[in-house]
Amino acid sequence: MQSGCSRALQEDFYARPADRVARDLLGCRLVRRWHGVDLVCRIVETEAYLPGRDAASHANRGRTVRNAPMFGAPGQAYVYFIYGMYDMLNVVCEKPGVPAAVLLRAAEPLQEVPRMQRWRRVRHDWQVANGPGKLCQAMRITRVLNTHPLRNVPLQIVPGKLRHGEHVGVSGRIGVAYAGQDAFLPLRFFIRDHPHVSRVRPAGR
DNA sequence: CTCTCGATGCGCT
DNA sequence: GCGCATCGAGAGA
Repeated sequence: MQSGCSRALQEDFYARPADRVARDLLGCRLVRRWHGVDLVCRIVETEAYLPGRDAASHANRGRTVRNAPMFGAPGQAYVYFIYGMYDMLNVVCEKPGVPAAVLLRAAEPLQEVPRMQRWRRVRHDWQVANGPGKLCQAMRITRVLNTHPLRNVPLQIVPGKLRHGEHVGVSGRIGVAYAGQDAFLPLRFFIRDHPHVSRVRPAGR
């Protein structure tokens, strides 16, 4: 049983360079089935983490227990825990053995918005998922979903497009100053002027 | 508006 | 033991 009317994205979508996937995920929908209800958000901000010498990538020093999903099948979730209290949702890209991923940084809530507002204890819908930690809180995404294939319930990504008049912005990645020059690579993608994009400023502005 | 700081668990050196 | 792909509260301007 699929959520909504369209079918979830399949492996071939993800088995590509992460910066392409990151760009193409803008406008797609994240569908989280939780106790029989579908929480739905539209992706408005992403970041790509590349294989090879990307100093910001968790995989850049080789394979470990934590980053192992990045080396696995494309289209699976890589969910990790950070700062003692937040989960981050990534989608694995490239073919197996090539560690790459896209971090989902922000989304616009579409369905079950009041419920997610309550969970997040916020007043406005733009506060529900305008950051990677907030997105996971709003959609009840934790490490339990690490390695989950995103074509299946209870967490799927369904194709979507930019609306008329929406344009893609590109910038350096956020919160990775430790990566030196790599923080400035144009690997953050977002819908320009969209109210649900995170408010943190990117490296170099 | 801007800036600083504490929370809090765990992966990695 | 250090520092992290964060967030929100609080202080000051």
